[in-house]
Amino acid sequence: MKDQIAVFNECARRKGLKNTSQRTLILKAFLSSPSHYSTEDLYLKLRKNHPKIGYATVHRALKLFAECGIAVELDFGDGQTRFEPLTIGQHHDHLVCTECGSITEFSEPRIEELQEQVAAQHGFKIERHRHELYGLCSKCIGRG
Amino acid sequence: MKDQIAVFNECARRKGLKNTSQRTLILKAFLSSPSHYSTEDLYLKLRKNHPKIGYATVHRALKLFAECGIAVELDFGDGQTRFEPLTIGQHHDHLVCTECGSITEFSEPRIEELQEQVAAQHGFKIERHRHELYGLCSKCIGRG
DNA sequence: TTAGTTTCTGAATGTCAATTTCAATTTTCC
DNA sequence: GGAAAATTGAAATTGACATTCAGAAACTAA
Ligand SMILES: [Mn+2]
Ligand SMILES: [Mn+2]
Ligand SMILES: [Zn+2]
Ligand SMILES: [Zn+2]
Repeated sequence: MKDQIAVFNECARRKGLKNTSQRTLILKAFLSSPSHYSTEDLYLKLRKNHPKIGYATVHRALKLFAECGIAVELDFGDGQTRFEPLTIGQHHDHLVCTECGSITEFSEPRIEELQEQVAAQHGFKIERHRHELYGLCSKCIGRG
Repeated sequence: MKDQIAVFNECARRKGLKNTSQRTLILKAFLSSPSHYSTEDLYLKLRKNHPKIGYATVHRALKLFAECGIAVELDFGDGQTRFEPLTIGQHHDHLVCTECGSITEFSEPRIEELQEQVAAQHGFKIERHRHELYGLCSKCIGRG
């Protein structure tokens, strides 16, 4: 979190960006929760205490965070791009519940390793990947 | 292919759909190629020989094929949904080249197995999944 | 501080694929 | 053949994302 703010400040400096109260506000709100926010989500959350904030400002800030490497863009196929804080060296993938929308994280080094082997077999160089399991979370199985 | 037409016909019958030349045409064009078509792609291809076909008709047909289980919807994050014929029991995932857009298929049972284990550990029931590797294909590495 | 320059903000507008509308057409079934 | 139901395709709409632009705010160097 401190790290992420430092990384962002350095990135902003390099880009010649100015410090604004809005961006600081959005950054803190974004980092203060491990959630997987859409622009809409974060905009609505911020608007409760800061009714003047604009949707476009939130959107631009999230894209900027991704550019600066402190956020990752996620797409779970529901038509809304989501963002999550990137914890350096802490890659993970997701379990997405199709019933309640809850998101759980997982990390499986053996899958990552096999993935590399598959790519190597095809002479393919992986830049990034996406691995999502869709289905019912334990709560929703119980309710079924 | 014969199987897929039979599956579709049964699905259409159950839904009380009528037979139309357009849908037959779209179905044949769709099944006759292993490509990963967007609506736009298939529409443009069909229009060469059938200038009167409508974009909406192609789009509705592709969605219908997916509903009937003979097509899968794919999203490689380029803003266009793609469709590919579903070969029963022949699941595969994809390598997507970020340079030339080429799509290669892969299948790795050990990954599928580990995936199931991960889900089981979380009490999660997988309905479907998505596993895509983005990066440079062998051709594009050569050109790099 | 102050004037000058650059960036930022947010309401409005534009973009683009996906989806819907609707009047005319086609299919299906008596 | 004729009525009822589904289909078609051009056009309009939707919804998320992206951009525009005029006024506001932040920096910079006297
Ligand atoms: Mn996550
Ligand atoms: Mn494929
Ligand atoms: Zn759930
Ligand atoms: Zn390539």
